[in-house]
Amino acid sequence: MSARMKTPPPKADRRTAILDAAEAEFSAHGFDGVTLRTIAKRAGVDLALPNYYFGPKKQLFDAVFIRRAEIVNQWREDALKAAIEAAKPRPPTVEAIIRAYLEPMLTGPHLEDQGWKNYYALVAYVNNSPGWGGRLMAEHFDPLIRQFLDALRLSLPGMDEKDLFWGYQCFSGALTLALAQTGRIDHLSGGVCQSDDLADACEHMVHFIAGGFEAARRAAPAALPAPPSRRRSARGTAA
Amino acid sequence: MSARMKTPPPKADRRTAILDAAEAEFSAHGFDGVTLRTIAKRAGVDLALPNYYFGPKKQLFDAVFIRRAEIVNQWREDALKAAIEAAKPRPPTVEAIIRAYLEPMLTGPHLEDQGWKNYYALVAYVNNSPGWGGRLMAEHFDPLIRQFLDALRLSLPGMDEKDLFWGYQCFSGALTLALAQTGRIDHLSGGVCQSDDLADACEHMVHFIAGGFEAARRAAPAALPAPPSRRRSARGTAA
DNA sequence: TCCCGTTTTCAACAGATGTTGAAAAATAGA
DNA sequence: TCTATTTTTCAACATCTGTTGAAAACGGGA
Repeated sequence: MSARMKTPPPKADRRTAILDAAEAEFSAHGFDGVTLRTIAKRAGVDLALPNYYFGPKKQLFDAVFIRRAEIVNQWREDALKAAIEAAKPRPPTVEAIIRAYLEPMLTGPHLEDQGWKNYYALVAYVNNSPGWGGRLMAEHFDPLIRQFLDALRLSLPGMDEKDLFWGYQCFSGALTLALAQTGRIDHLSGGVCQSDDLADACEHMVHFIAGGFEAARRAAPAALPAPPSRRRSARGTAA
Repeated sequence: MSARMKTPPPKADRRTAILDAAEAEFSAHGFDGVTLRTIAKRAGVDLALPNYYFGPKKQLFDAVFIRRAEIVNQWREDALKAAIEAAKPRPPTVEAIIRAYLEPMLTGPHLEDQGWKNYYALVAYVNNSPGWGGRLMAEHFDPLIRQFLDALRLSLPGMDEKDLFWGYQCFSGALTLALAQTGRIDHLSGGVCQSDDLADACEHMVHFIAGGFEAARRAAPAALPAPPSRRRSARGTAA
């Protein structure tokens, strides 16, 4: 019996081994559901090493989150610019904008890397975590999101700001649940849909979300005078 | 200095005090981010009491999750039946179905109770948790969801099953993020939208989601022959 | 009053957790 | 080879975790 049972990653740096292991664990069990011992064991390194490289646990989590954020942001920014360029001199269609937002993430050869799928699940986890999760998201994704909102404004002339933001909230929620890959849609659909088939999710989302934005503009609850007969639900909106 | 610093809930049963405290803590920090000591302190009871009433921690979590599930399910089932009845003999509109799905949860006087808001955030947490979260959701919400899917099928004749399920996935994601009340939309919109104003979220979601379903049917990627000119994105769907 | 079942408290357990300091090993430069 | 720096290991710390058993307090019926 040799001292080290698992040979550490051949010669590669252990930093990325730690990041990969932490990414997989955090995305599956959340921040508090993971111990540094689990991460270290998975990475095949000593318990003290994560702390040596990244400092306390929270900073390791941040490092995992940040690592791929800039990459995917660059992809999406390029796609948006390309869509705008391709449609010139008119603004691109809503569908083209949604596509630029989704396709760089959800399609392409990088999805064969399980690390990317883990990362997406992690983003979903962060986006649904109140408080600190919001801060992380805002810091690293808001600038890009605002670019897309600007593009949508041009493609949806006359749309109310409130409708736009609530529409984005729907969009973001749909994307987040897709990124989480919880497997729930598999069970619900009896196998017709598979939550880890992100490309399939993308293709369907594009139509659904684009249609949602256009319908939200059509509804225009504040701009027009409300249509005379509006259906009222069984339970009223107030007592 | 008396022995008990905080007077325990006047005379009410401590069971619900524990459930309320656990609900608030779990919804804010997740299952692993919460300790029984925190819950007990918040409920103003002894550390050993949660275990006495509910057994181990996981069963306490389940009890919190189940407590309000049946209530909200009943609301929504009634609303769906009412919508179907009101539209007879024709199927209700897609918007009416979505409204029946959302309004009982997101509007009404029960939202003045912070406990309900906490519970919704908890549902969002569970729905985004891979593995065990899916099992909990399926066990307690799938029957109702299938009723709504059946209603949607009748209101969207000719819609492909895959489109329907992916559409529901978008819907569920949008709702989940709304329920999470992360405060992100507040920051992003500069205060125009408030994530804890669930009634406002509901009113906007109804139009967005209904439009999404109808657009998803219109797209009909498999059923109809594709319309002659379909925009193609910058990054192809494959390498 | 006593008695008995339920509820509540108390104290402690065995194990796990993040973090750290110091020693040891590896690495690179001269 | 010697030396200085970085990387890795080891062992331990103080604290926190879920859970439990036994004792105490409570409450109502005889």
